[in-house]
Amino acid sequence: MANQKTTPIPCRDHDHDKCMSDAIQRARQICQANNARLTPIRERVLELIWQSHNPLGAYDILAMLGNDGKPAAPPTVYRALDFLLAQGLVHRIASQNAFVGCSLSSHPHVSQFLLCRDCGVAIEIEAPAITKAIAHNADQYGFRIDNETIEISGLCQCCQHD
Amino acid sequence: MANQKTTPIPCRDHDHDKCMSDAIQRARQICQANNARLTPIRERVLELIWQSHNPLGAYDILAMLGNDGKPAAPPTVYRALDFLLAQGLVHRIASQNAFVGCSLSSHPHVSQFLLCRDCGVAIEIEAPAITKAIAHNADQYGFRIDNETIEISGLCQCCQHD
DNA sequence: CAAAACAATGTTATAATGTATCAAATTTTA
DNA sequence: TAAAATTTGATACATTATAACATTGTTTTG
Repeated sequence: MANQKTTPIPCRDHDHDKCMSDAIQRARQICQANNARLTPIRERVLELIWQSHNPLGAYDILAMLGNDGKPAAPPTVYRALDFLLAQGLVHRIASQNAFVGCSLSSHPHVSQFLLCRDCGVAIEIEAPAITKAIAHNADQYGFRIDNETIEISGLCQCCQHD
Repeated sequence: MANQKTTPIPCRDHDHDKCMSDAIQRARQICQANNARLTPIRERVLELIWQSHNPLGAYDILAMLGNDGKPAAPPTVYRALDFLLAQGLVHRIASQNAFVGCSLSSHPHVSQFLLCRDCGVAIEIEAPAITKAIAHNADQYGFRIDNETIEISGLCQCCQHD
């Protein structure tokens, strides 16, 4: 077991242009299905968020929007983010006050991330074992779960130069 | 299995005066052991945090400190909080920008909470199964864990008036 | 199509949370 | 006790987020 191969980090060494355009494509489908309007501003914010796999602060997005043409005000960004969060297209990383594109928007899931403190990458994981362990524990307390914030910070494989 | 009894929520219907004084007592011991100085301000902030099991915002603490005597400035509170966090005496609840007393300060553990969205209670849990599932998953990605933020929000047993 | 209703955006101001910096006071160490 | 280190005070400011209301755009309905 010592030499077991690890799962490659999915958001490293990949065709990010495709990754990003797929995400936008998925977003369009989801919004259409939900009868929600992915307006130009909202789509632009989503694009900006998807420029990398690193969570982006609202004011970073704001500044980037400003570069486009005329400067925007905070509510513009926060409203777009609220929309994208409601549609499950982005996640909020509470420990960083930042936002990152959802890699699993096509199906229901809870928010679970590995966050590298060095390169900043946010790896969205889907770990039924974690979800199950949490559900079991909540059950013991008679606690009814609405929402989960699972943010594991540390060093991703690429950033462990011991 | 349908009628299984749930674990009572430990921070409900308990002698909170004792709960709180125990926490302060524990804090004194830990600080002494760590050769860290639990100064009057720091102890006062810890007391204020322990007035309930609900996470408290830094500015709430600030206002309470102000009621004591002369008003304090934000850095006073944030410095005390930094100290208490470093000593493992309080936890930060990232999803609420708030702070709560640590119920498990006597031994090493990660931060795992059930957070009631109705009454606001923060139930600190210790679930090896969750920790293990997370460790296993991180391993798969070759990710080295530093820190975990596990915040489960929902309704505690007392607040489920279906 | 026109008007009404609704949804989205613009704009201004402000609230809430958190930090940088340097000076003064206190405690510890030598 | 003097020097060094730590803690606290105080001021200013940075960052993150929202309230409120006007305007524009889109959809619905008569």
